[in-house]
Amino acid sequence: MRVPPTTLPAEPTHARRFGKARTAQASAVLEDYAELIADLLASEGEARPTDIARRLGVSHATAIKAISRLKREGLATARPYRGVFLTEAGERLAARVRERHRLVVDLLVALGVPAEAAEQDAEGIEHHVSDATLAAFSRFLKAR
Amino acid sequence: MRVPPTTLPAEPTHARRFGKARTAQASAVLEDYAELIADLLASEGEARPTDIARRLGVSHATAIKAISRLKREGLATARPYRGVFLTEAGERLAARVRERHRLVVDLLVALGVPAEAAEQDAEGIEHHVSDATLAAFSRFLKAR
DNA sequence: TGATATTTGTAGCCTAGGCTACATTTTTCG
DNA sequence: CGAAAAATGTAGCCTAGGCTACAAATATCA
Repeated sequence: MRVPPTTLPAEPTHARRFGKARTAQASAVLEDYAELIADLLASEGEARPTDIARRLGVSHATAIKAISRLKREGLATARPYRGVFLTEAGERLAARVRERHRLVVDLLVALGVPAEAAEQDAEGIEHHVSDATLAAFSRFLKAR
Repeated sequence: MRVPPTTLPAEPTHARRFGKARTAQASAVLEDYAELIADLLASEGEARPTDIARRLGVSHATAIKAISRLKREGLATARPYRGVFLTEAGERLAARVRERHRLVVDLLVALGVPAEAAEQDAEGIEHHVSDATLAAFSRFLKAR
């Protein structure tokens, strides 16, 4: 059964949506790293690759490669054997990620999701929440 | 400032959550493909790699490689130049993904997210929603 | 039919994000 | 101090998911 191509829209219907989702996810890991580094700097006074790796459950080699990407993106700096630091851009990113994470968790909990599952799901969900959706979450939480 | 390692928990605090999110995302793309193939089979009677690629906004080579992964995972079959078909497992996956997608979109809309943004965000969010969270979404939608 | 279009498939390259294994540097402590 | 332990960095390998370029098969139509 061969259908003439005209029955399929020339404009890629899903493309815009899917494309967005893909590239968004590319930076998801860096967002996690930035957030964790900020946490460690606040709570421990320093963020060492080994601690970062342990907290994320990856090998230290993996963490170091990710840190290299952070540096390349201008989000972090590091002095060998002296830990990792965030640039201003990195701090801003971390703050935004933390705030967004909190909001997503709060929303899930408000909807009746058990705290444990809420934390876990938020980790994956938060990277795909647009500003519009975030605003809606915020309004909903305030309104109730 | 070197802090004794004992101040950091031996158990990787974030590891469980992050690890889950990562491997979950590995199958996200295959879920998208399965859903789209089911759509095409229903609406067009066949699912050809070229149409799949156009709808997803990727090159046909990329689509073909993803289809190979689907076959390897036992989710799809394909006869050269005769399109792609879903196995029973593939059909089940597609049905689950479609249902989940609808639920996520409905929830976002119910929370006041504009339809356009809801569709877009759902594409990324849906792959990270656990059964517990899905159930909560469902309850919330019914209750209002 | 036969030339042209389209579709499909293959090959090779890239980056991200994982890993292990090994080498090096720094810190700790007897 | 100097040896052992810990942390760091490097090299090399893997898969997923993208891409372009080229080759081959199939459809279309003059």
